[in-house]
Amino acid sequence: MALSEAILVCLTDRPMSGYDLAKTFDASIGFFWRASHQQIYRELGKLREKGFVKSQEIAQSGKPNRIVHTITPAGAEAVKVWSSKPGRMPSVKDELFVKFYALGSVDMDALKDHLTIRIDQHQTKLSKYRKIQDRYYSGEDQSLNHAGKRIILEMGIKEETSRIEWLQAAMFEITKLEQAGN
Amino acid sequence: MALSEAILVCLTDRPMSGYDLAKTFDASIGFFWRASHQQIYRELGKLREKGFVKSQEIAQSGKPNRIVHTITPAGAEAVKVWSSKPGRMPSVKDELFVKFYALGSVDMDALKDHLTIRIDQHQTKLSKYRKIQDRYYSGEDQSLNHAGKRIILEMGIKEETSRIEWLQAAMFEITKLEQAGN
DNA sequence: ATGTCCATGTAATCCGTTACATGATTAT
DNA sequence: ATAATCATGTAACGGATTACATGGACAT
Repeated sequence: MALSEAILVCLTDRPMSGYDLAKTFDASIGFFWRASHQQIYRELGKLREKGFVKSQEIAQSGKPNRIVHTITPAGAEAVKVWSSKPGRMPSVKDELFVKFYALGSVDMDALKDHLTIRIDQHQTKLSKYRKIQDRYYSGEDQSLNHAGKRIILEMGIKEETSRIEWLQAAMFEITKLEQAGN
Repeated sequence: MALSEAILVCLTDRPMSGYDLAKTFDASIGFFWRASHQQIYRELGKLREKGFVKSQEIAQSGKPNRIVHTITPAGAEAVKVWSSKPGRMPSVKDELFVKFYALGSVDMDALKDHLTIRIDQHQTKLSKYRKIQDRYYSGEDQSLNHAGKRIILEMGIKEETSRIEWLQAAMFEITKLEQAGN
């Protein structure tokens, strides 16, 4: 499990509330490890029990109070231990492939629509990545943390670019099949 | 949820036992939708309750009896309904990215080892795909089901090829970072 | 002797999703 | 007025993983 580690890794950058973490998972680290705010709050409870974070309520006026979580030395140690062990292969789960597997039992027009939607979604992701790259990762910051984030953005951009290409190739192929079937 | 549909899709090709399905998920459709035998047996129970499959025990001597599951017309209908609805984006979950996100708190040598392992794993997958392609998908079968499987193999090959490329690029970049840090 | 293949499943735990719940502030 | 943002969580359910369990056949 790496949700707890993903949270600890975020807290290494700076102390954050559950709400901050949820936004971070929505905007940056979540591009590579998705999690909802419910998961995050539950996991924060576990991390507190294990002593990997300590939590402090900060009074605010006009807004609900924030509970800010800080990583402890034990938490930092847990990150080190986790990071030295090889992870598992990402688990594959893509309905589109399953639909292609069943091409004979599927409505072709619907499948083409779904392909178009998917291509769009990947293009949206890609342009988000590119915007972030231009804004934050084209400068001269040389810290390791900055470099790591720059590298995953580059990986993400390559991944999405390649996906768009092969999804378009698949679209071309089923269009060809349809014409041959007439 | 598409595990139930992935199973129904397999049973569209031919009736199978839970064991056969588990092997199929280990070898072909499972490249694109992973599932363990425990999940499959549980799901078969649900599918039987819903009337989407009917199950028949076949006596064998010397081996445990097989329970062979056949898709029903209601099951085929369920596949059609599912296939006409757009699926959701595949959920992203890759520990390697998380480790890069935390590049400053991670042991570099371990990370390089993990990268090497991952590159190996993707190369193994890729050569599996290529072997299957040569053996079964280089001929002249023109049926839709065959074409669908040929297309997902092509997509899988492109996906794995691109992954290997960007993982190697990432390896190159962290090696460069290390040298700059000396 | 040891291990792998065939073939079925149960039990416990953990992870992920959906829905529910509250309530003030600020922007349109 | 209406909606979005800030900020926290609980509850219920369903999916995924890991471990446990059985037992004969056959190969090394």
